[in-house]
Amino acid sequence: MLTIYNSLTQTKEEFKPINEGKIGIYVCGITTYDYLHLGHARMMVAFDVVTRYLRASGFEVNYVRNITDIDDKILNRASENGELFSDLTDRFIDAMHEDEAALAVLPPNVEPRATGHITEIVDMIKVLIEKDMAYRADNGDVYFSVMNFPDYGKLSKMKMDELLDGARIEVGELKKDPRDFVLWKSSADDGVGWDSPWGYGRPGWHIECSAMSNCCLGDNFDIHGGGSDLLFPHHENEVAQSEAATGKRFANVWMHNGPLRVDNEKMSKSLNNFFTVREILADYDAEVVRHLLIASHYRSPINYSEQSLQQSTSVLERFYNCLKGLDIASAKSLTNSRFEKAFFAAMDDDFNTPEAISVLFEMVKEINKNKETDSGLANQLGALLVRLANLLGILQSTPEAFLRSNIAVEVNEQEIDQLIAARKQARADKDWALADEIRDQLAAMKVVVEDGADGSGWRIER
RNA sequence: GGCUGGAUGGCAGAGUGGUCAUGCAGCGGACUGCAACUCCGUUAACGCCGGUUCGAUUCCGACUCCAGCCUCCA
Repeated sequence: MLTIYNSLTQTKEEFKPINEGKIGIYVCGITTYDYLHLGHARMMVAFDVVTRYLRASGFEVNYVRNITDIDDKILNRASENGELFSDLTDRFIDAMHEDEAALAVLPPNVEPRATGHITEIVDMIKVLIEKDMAYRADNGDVYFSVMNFPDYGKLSKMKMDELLDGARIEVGELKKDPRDFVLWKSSADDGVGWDSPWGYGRPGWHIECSAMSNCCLGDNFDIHGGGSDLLFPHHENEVAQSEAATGKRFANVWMHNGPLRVDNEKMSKSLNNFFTVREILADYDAEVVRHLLIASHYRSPINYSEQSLQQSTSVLERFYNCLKGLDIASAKSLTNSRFEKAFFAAMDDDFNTPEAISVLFEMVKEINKNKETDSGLANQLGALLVRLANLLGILQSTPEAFLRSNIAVEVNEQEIDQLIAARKQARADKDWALADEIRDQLAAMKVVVEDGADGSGWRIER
């Protein structure tokens, strides 16, 4: 039985899709004006694991993740660069796709862009105005009228009146109520914008997601996800806009992934303490980064450090060392394995990846024990290990490729082979001094020699 | 100030009303020419104070500390 923690009810609930066997999921993507940082990667990996697992559980998943490609930050950055905003967003969307692919994040089924849905956005605002849930201010801005939506606060648990007291809510003279938020912003005549019944302008951030989720998944859908930092006000506003417009329940389940921290503070653009995905991938294997992101539960914070990357490296080395020498391709598939059951039980419990990974380690131990005595079983378990790990998006490489490469080290296989051969001869001659000298030489090249019954293997030190 | 979540062994990180997390590191063995890999064994934890209970790290309450949101943010 699959259970998911629902932020709306603040409990783990048994998951039941609206339409049997099918799941619609909408996740707030990113605003594309810079490279992906590790916090973005966490969100993408978290929901990649969710969708992979839901599919493995037999559901047909329609995964929608939007792109905010019109926003004041984008416009400001483009103007700083002296380029068209669409050139800027196109460039960073391409970069995002590259980074995602490196991290083995599968593309969503649909990736709607805000600028591609202006019609739907305008239509939704029209409906809200008709229903007296929104109003046009004198300057052409359109605001959502929070006062007219009594359920406001039900997702974030913020109290309507306490929001009023909040010292930091801006009080614009254009707004009727300080809690109101913008749906449509008027643009200067020579600025970026679209024509609308309220004048030339551009959409507010919150309405984009309401319009795009509605367009792709309908009024009511199964799961809405995003970073925990979006819960208020973004997701609260989405609920208000969508439910006010349609009169129906919006998302059934709300999932929020935890933050990525650096020195115990959230990694974010505004704190300027972020590491981009590409700079980390210059030093670490993508699978190592991916492991780091799934080694903690998706709702918990992760504290990023060099040390945590080192730990993830050790973990992957252990996995790949285990797979080394196994014949997985021709292994008969193992059915009804207790390991598989335990793995699925862990994942069924609100996608408990750390526990699922601990099951994989138990398999590693079992495989290593059986390698010599029962290679058939070891191969079968190895195949299962890879299949389960793949559901988490790890162990997608081969032991040779993983263990014999390191982004930070240049590998000259020919030279290594020659030295290994020379050392083999020295060992045959029982010239231990020479053999050790060659091993030191290899070590200087970051090559670790491993002597086995059938010759010496090697791997690259990380 | 309001809302939300957290505090687990040297580190990372699950979980549970009584009996094993798991990984890294450590310790003792096996294997090895010596190592590495691997195997066997092993040490060690539940913020603080009360309460409920035969028994609490796990449930309840107070306290301390930490983080997120309340302003753009995954």
